[in-house]
Amino acid sequence: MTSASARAERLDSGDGRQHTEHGLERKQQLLDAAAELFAAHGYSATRIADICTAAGVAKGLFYWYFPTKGALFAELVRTMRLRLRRTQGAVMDPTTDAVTRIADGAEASVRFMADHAAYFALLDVERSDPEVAEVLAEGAGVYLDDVRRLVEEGQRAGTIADAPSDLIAVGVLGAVSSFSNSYRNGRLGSDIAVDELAMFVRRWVLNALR
Amino acid sequence: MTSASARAERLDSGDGRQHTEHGLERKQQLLDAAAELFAAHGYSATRIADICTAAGVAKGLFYWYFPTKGALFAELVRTMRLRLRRTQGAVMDPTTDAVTRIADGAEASVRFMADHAAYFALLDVERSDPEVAEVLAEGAGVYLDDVRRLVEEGQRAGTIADAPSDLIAVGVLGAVSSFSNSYRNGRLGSDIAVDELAMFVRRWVLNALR
DNA sequence: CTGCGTCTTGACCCACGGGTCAAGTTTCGG
DNA sequence: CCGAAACTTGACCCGTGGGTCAAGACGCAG
Repeated sequence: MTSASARAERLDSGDGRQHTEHGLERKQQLLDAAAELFAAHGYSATRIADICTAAGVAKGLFYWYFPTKGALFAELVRTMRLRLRRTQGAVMDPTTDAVTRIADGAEASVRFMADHAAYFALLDVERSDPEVAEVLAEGAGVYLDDVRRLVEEGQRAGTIADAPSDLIAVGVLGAVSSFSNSYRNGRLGSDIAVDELAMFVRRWVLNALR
Repeated sequence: MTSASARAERLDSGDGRQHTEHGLERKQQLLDAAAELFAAHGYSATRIADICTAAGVAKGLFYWYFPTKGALFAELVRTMRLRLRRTQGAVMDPTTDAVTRIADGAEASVRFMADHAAYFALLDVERSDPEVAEVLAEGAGVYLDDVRRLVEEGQRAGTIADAPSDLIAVGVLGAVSSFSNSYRNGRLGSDIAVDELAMFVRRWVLNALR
């Protein structure tokens, strides 16, 4: 253990560094500022100096909290991924059948992505940085596994068509992201409501599964 | 008109500049080299100097043929788009019904994307450059319009479910790109054959339309 | 008060790579 | 052979922006 007499206020954030409560707040300020700037101008167009200016701190301080720009991005992505999964978990009633759970999850995801449009715009905008590419691929894999498991459960119960489960899973995830992306980019005309879209995707997914 | 006595061999490539036949070949060498490098290492990781080295010419020559790096990319994208559309056009028999045409187009697109995987890998890898972002968005719009028109035709004929045509179009395009992307990224396991995938997507699309 | 670790600053460094340029060379028509 | 325009070269320029650093401020425990 690191110094048995560690100060009470000192918090270990997982990586090596020790941050005080104030330090964690500062870190969050940087994350918030970065999220906003990334959303507005994209990842690579946002300079570290910009993030610091927006957060009202000197540039050098950035490196007190993050080793690289990509690390901050990764933290942002992982946090949002956690939130999305929690949201999905909240609506997916484990006592119902797999088909319903998939549809519920898809619908909730569409709503979530519409709510956090600015953030999700980031995800299909930057993979040049290998650090960034990795965390993104990691996310794709997680969701694919989730859905595939559910599909297989449905197939055992006979409620989902018999076809390679990974193909079906890709189809479901692809639908959610395609519709969400198009909605976000305004390719669907601004007149459509989120509710309408979410319901449409639900029906689309249900139709695909049977 | 630009010099009525223009040389016979002088070819106008659309932009202001006049290229000789040899010039066009050289330009193509650069395009080919760039395509290969982009596919291997990504857009931004490929330096102009790399492209020139690969093509066996000095760096300065690049700017004789292209105003910027993004312009070369745009030309690459537009060329490939043209090829894809031609491929689609070849399989979509105008005498058949809209549903069949959509399914044929989707199937052909999946095959085409699998054939040119290295190239298509580029498309979801780089939008930081605004020049790049524009040409990509332009492409998305074109395909969406194409499919939407077909969907509306099918709806008039009563062979496609009655729902907003742009939503259905997004779903179809999303399916094609999702499955193609997953296949390319190896998320579908390397054992699946292109034929298998193409047929699956065809059925998926047909199921979605009815 | 002292010492230590956290926190903060802003000037500085410098590799990188896109883009420029002046000086050629080649080609071809007149 | 002359001139013009296409073509080719490689050294050079320089903005950009990620990352470093030495110095100092702050806060707290002992």
